[in-house]
Amino acid sequence: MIDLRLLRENPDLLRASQRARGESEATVDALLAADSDRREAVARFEALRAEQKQLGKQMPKASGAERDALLARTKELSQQVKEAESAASAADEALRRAQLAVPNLIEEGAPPGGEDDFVVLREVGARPDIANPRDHLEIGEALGAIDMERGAKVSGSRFYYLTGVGTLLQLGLLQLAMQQAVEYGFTPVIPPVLVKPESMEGTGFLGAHASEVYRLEADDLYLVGTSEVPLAAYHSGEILNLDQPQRYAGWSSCFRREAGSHGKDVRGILRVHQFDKVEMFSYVRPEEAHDEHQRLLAWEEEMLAKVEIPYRVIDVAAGDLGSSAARKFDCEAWVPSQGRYREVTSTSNCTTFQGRRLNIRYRDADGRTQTAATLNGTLATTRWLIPILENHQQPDGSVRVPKALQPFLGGRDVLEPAKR
RNA sequence: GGAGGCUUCGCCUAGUCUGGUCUAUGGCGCCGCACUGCUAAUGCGGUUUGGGUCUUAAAGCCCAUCCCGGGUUCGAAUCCCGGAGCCUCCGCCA
Repeated sequence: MIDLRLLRENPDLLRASQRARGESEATVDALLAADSDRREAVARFEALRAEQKQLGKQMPKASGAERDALLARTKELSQQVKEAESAASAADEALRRAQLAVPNLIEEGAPPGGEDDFVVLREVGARPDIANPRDHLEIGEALGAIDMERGAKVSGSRFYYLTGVGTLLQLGLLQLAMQQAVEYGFTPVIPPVLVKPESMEGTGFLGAHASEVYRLEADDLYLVGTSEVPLAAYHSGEILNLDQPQRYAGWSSCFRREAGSHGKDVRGILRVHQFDKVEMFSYVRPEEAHDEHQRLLAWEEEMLAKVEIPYRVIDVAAGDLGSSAARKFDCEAWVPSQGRYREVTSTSNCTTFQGRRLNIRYRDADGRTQTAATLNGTLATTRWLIPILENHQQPDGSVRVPKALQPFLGGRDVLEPAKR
């Protein structure tokens, strides 16, 4: 949700942001109109209500003809107040809808344009020189690590089993991520993955992404697509102490319907309905958000370095940001079998957009309540197994284990294909 | 699944039966001031949150807010209906 004060004072800033996103400026003007409509309606209701209360106070003291006259007037007022009140709450609701229609103001510096207009900030690590690289599924099946066939048998397409070293690799990877997060002062969290509609709504996932989300109709609950949802809703409606950033690292399974991506990335575990993830989430003062975003990105890169995979960092273009983000950086790992980079992390600065929706505040130096800024970033996911397996494959069919993961695989530095 | 109880401005709490003087009581905590030559005691004042209006800004004034949503009434913390959360007991399943 956009700050209405900012909107009134500087609507052109928002119009420019909409242009950079390739979206309509008309929603900004609709919001301006809804805002002034609401204030008008509220003022009318409050004036009537004040009179009603004033007269109500005289009632117990009045008697006889005076009382009858009062009664006549207040009865009339009562009706008007009711009407004005429902007009005001209708205007309120209209304002809320208009506000939900406007995406976050982009951060200065975010590249304008659409999906393909990202800017590559840097490439890190040497791409391995592998002749005829096998893809992660071929490798994973040989190692007895990934079983797509049985996943499909039991649950359908885009489901899989991790088995043997696949299971150990994932648990190790996530544990490594959790260890790093704790080391930097994050509070480790295992959140609920089923959430109420308002939690889903508050994080902005029921807008354009609604068809991506699993819903349990019988219980009116949603399966989260990322622990960002329960981590953001965690402090909803609260006033936090943000003298220091509050940082949480959530470990959870994530569920995505992948509606509309039929036929895309169908092989292996690149695009699946269920996976696991460690996600960083920060609550900070707005003036801290930009720096915190850089820190989250640095922590993501530190993890990528630990698993020794080459990657690049991209500055995602405005039109590809999603409604909550003001700026977004993705890390894309090199995938030898595809000969290209694929997204493995994503960190967004949501500024106060999410905080306003979820009513998350803090006290500033003057003791006034202000809306908190929120940020999130990926520290590890199931998808990371792809670049790990592919970049570390050896000509003999074995896979080298990055040093940082070796303790989680019984100290092994190489994974050998399973004997059959 | 069944029965009952509870939910008040950070925490605890009065008020709900018997609707208006609730502009919500008191304690704790916190903040400020005063006093005392000493991290104490005492006194005084302040201390929910959101919105509107005015203003350079602040103050002021006004409205809402007693778990949430409806209803009754001239008027609801208080009465009625629906819902949520917590607790206790019973049943059932682990």
